[in-house]
Amino acid sequence: MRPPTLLDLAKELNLSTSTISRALTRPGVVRPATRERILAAIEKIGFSPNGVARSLRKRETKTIGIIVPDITNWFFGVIVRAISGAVGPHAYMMVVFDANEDPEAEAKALQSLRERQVSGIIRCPVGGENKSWEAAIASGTPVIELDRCSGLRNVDTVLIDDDQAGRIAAECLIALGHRRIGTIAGPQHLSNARGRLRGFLKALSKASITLAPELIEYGDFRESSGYIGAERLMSLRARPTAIFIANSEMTGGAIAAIRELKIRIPKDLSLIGFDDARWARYLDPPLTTISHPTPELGRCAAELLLDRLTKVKSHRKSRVIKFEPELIVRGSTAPLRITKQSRR
Amino acid sequence: MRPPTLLDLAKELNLSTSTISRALTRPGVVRPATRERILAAIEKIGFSPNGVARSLRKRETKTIGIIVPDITNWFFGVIVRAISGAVGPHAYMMVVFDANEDPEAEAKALQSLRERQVSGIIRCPVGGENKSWEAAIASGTPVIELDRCSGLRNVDTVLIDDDQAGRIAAECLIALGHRRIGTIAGPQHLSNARGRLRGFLKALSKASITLAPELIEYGDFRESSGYIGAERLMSLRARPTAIFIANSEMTGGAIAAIRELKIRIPKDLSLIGFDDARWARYLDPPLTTISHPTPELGRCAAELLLDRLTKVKSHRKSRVIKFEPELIVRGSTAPLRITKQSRR
DNA sequence: TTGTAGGCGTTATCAC
DNA sequence: GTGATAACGCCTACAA
Repeated sequence: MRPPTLLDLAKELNLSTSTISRALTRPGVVRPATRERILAAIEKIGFSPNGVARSLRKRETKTIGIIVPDITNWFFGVIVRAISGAVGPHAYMMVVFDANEDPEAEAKALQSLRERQVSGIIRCPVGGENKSWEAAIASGTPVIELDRCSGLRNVDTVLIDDDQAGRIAAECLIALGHRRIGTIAGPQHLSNARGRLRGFLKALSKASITLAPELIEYGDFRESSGYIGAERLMSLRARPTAIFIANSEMTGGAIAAIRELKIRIPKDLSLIGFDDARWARYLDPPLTTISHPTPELGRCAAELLLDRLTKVKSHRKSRVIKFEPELIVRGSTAPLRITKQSRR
Repeated sequence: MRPPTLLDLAKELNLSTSTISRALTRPGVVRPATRERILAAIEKIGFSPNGVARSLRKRETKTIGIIVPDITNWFFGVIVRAISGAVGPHAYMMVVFDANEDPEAEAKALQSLRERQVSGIIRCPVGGENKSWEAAIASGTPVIELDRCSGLRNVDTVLIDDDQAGRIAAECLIALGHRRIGTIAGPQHLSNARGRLRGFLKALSKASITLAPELIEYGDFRESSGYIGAERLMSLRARPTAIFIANSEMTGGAIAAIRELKIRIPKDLSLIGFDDARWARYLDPPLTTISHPTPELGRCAAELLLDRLTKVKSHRKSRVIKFEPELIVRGSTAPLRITKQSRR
């Protein structure tokens, strides 16, 4: 029942535990013959070293913690998979927390991760206190922030150039002749949501377009808020002729609402979404969207972390890596049609 | 740098480590006054117990392992989230492996999980050897299988009634008048793929419809195989007028292919998908699909595991829980139109 | 090349 | 109610 330990093996073989331990960790140091004998016995009785004991002794768990806001969101699924693929070969395992966009849940996750002595943490901040994070970093746990930045110091950060993303979206719609443009922005306590909105507004104002405040809806990055946002935008007296939506979940919700309202895309409304989720291409018309190399983001975060884990802990300056977004033009955007409504 | 330990606290307070430990784990047993003092000190120096040491001593890691075939698949995202939500309140954490539908990767994941002494494992089998799983179970690690079953003994299993699912899909299409019906089945080494196909074929044959072999395409549950499968089905001399597809990823691929071929749904082709992924409702027409209570599946698996973890290890008989699928009729299915092609 | 001894930080079992 | 002591299973000086 209780799995065999080094001591069991040692008795079996009339050797000391140290020799067996060495045979496993530094093969060169033990005589080939004994090594063979040990390996055979291990095979026979099915021994595998107790990782918990090893972690305690070496003060190193070979575990990295990941906190994402919503694992059912395609974006974070891809991120987790990419991180997993990047750290696996280095024998790290991954403990995952789904914070459900809730700062309290994220705080609890951090606490668990610290108690479990994880080697490092990759987080996509959902907001909330920075204090316990500062403590974690001060105590030597490297932290990488991904997709969003909390303002914490001494963390490496992997971001999308969100200002750029917002700008590209706006410029595309402007070029198509749209002037009354709406947006469903993300929650403004998150840096990525702020960036996307900021870039978007900046580009509009550069084109001398001023946005009526009611053309900005603030969602929470969840599907339902996209649905509500779209409903409200489309029930405006002066409806927008184009909308930019700041993430994929809200885009989905908006599409559902727009379908129910029998508004035709792109004839009545042009739409630019965010994140090139797989289903963007299944839509009819397929979705024009702001895309970014999602798996690269995850891989990059993993590599930054591995780097901090491997290298001697010199006080490296913290790095910020930004990935450039790209507009993928598909069928949901079209030149402005002049109608009674849109001319006003 | 090195986090404070019980011993540090003990010196600080002129107490023994035992007392402090007790104050944390069985508050009732220590004098309120000393307890206060301890709590204050803990607060002050920011102590948190070392979970690794605790795990070693208690031989219990409070960690559960989860192996899924593809975390970017909506279905498994929802499963992971549901499990996380169910075990979190019991202070378990979750280590996640993405096996990428690869039996070797799954085997490695199992090995890591065992070395890390996880308390239990929830797996969605991807095929491959059962032997190391038997060893794991024999050594006392409870295992739950989810969505697929490998034939392993002494595991609890949570499934969808796949035969039923296939049957419902077929019956729906038959009732709509379709006779030349195709399917994109999953890989037949997986029990769920087999069940879905079996139920489907059975219902057809019950209606005296025999399926030409070329109307069955075998995919691998990934998007691209759905794309290819649909392409092949639709390039058949005698095209099917309806298709049933055995999971959501392949359904997406198929839809992309069908769009490119300019085949109209449901006018030219009726489609029934599987898994009611969020995007099924975004499509135009929205997707008719076989749905099931996905989060319930995850929660159920978690509860079965918690049950085995909590209860004394009596030799409980292993349980199989099947959830009933449900047909959600939306716009991608329609009565058969009599055309030259479909009459032949 | 191998064995001995000590410790990683916690909890359980005894005494007191 | 509190303290001393001995594990939990492994790794690593150091000694042989």
